[in-house]
Amino acid sequence: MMQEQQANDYRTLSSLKNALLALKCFTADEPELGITQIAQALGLSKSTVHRIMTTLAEEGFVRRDEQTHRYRLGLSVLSLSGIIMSNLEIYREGQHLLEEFVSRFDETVHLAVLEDYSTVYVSKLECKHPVKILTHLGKKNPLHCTSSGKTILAFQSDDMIEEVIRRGLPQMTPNTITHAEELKAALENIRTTGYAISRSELREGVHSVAVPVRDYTRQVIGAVTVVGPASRLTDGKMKAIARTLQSIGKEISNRLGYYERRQSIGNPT
Amino acid sequence: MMQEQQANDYRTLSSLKNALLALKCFTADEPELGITQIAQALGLSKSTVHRIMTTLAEEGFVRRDEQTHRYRLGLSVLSLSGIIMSNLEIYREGQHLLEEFVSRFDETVHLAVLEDYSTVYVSKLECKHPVKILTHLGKKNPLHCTSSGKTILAFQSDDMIEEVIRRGLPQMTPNTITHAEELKAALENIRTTGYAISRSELREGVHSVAVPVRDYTRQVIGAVTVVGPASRLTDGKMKAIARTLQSIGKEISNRLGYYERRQSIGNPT
DNA sequence: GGCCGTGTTCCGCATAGAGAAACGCTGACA
DNA sequence: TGTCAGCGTTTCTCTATGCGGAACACGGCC
Repeated sequence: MMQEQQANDYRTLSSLKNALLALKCFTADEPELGITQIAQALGLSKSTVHRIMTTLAEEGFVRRDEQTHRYRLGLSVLSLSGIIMSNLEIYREGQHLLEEFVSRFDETVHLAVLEDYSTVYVSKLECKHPVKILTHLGKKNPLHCTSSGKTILAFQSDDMIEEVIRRGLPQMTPNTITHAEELKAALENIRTTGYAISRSELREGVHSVAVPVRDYTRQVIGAVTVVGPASRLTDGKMKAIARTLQSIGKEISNRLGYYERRQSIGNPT
Repeated sequence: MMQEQQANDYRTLSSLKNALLALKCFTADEPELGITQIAQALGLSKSTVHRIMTTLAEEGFVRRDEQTHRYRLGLSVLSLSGIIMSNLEIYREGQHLLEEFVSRFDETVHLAVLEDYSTVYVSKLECKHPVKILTHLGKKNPLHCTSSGKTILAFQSDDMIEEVIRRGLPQMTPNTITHAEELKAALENIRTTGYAISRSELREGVHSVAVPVRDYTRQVIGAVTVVGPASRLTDGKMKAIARTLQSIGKEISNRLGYYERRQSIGNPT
């Protein structure tokens, strides 16, 4: 016996945790879920999940479809994310610059930030091309196989880089960097050129370019990244885009309080 | 005695409910909250709120500031709203049309939907003017004093309209419609012209225009609305905008499966 | 240096929430 | 049209869970 639950922290609420995990069951591909489905996913009883969903529905975090009696996310979460966005500095400062970029290049551009050991898109502006890449706001991606991830990682501490390597570099496509040394070389290269590129490293046929964004502490906290089909994002095009992105990245960084040092690279104080 | 709590429904989780209410304490104006602040707002003990926040933080729904030990919303909610948006039909279908509008008129445009007895912004595209109106994604507004609210309400059932009146028409500015008859006349006018206008009815100096959006059931489920300072949104300008909005509204409605009837207004079946 | 005011931890008791199982619906199938 | 399997919902019972009060630790301010 004992508690079968995982290490029953006295400081957390298991019922709340279950509810949050239930919310996380919803994905872009599966936006509508039934009780049983969620119960199985979480290993909980149907009645428990039912109570969770009823409560979530009461507060507008999910919506019960009157026909199918299945659930989808509700508008309360929209409201919360609106609050985040209007207070996330990098978002506020970046938005217009990204809009300008899209109207000039007509390629989809994102703003990504570091969260734990992933990148998270905090802003996305779509191009008008019919060929779309499936990403969305809040989408998490690994650090080692995306241009935004590599850009951010390149400027983190050695400890952080080692930790990422220790956690493993899963192979997503034949192009994914899976060896530590190869990754380190790539990061070194990013530090010198100031931008990162991914050619089908996360998904076959999807290329991307990214540049770092720094805040007033001079730390790299995010990246501006353009993602698109390999057919459009050729090496030449990506280089051209990289130049523009670099000036956008610098502008956003400046607005976040970053000021460029005169010379003296790698000289603290 | 008895339970002091409100009617202790056997089917809801009070701890979860408290957590959801805690999340809702965060607003655009107050994006960073302390334990005590939340505890007071909800009438709960500090220990309870602390446990709630710890759990929320573990799942990334809030973030604990290491310096101040206060909390702000986390990126997990962004992720959820990204999922909603990529699956909310009205959002998907409307986005590009709104972008086009902004690039032509350079005024901020929103997509609003009906939720309970409020409108909720599910999309917002900002203009580049320095004078901004403070709204954000997920922002709720009353039905009787916004152009989007009145547009939507105009096409709801009489029961719904009566219920809105019964719930009261709070005066927000000197211009707010506060009398039932006046509101009904305004709604009638909206039904004939096909668009609604608000001149400082919600906030002094803020004007707006809106048109309805219908889905395949022919019900009005939302509105496209332009919001801006009175100085720019003159009567003449609003009329011009209304015309464009109407074609956008129709286009979105069509994409949601609405097809226009030949003649026969108000003739069901 | 004592004083608020935080956020955090501890603890014991009552109740809120977990699961098993019964219920009622709806849609598939023959 | 009858049967059945699957769903979401409800009920019930028991105990682990999560509640509040109080103690603790920090930190900024007169």
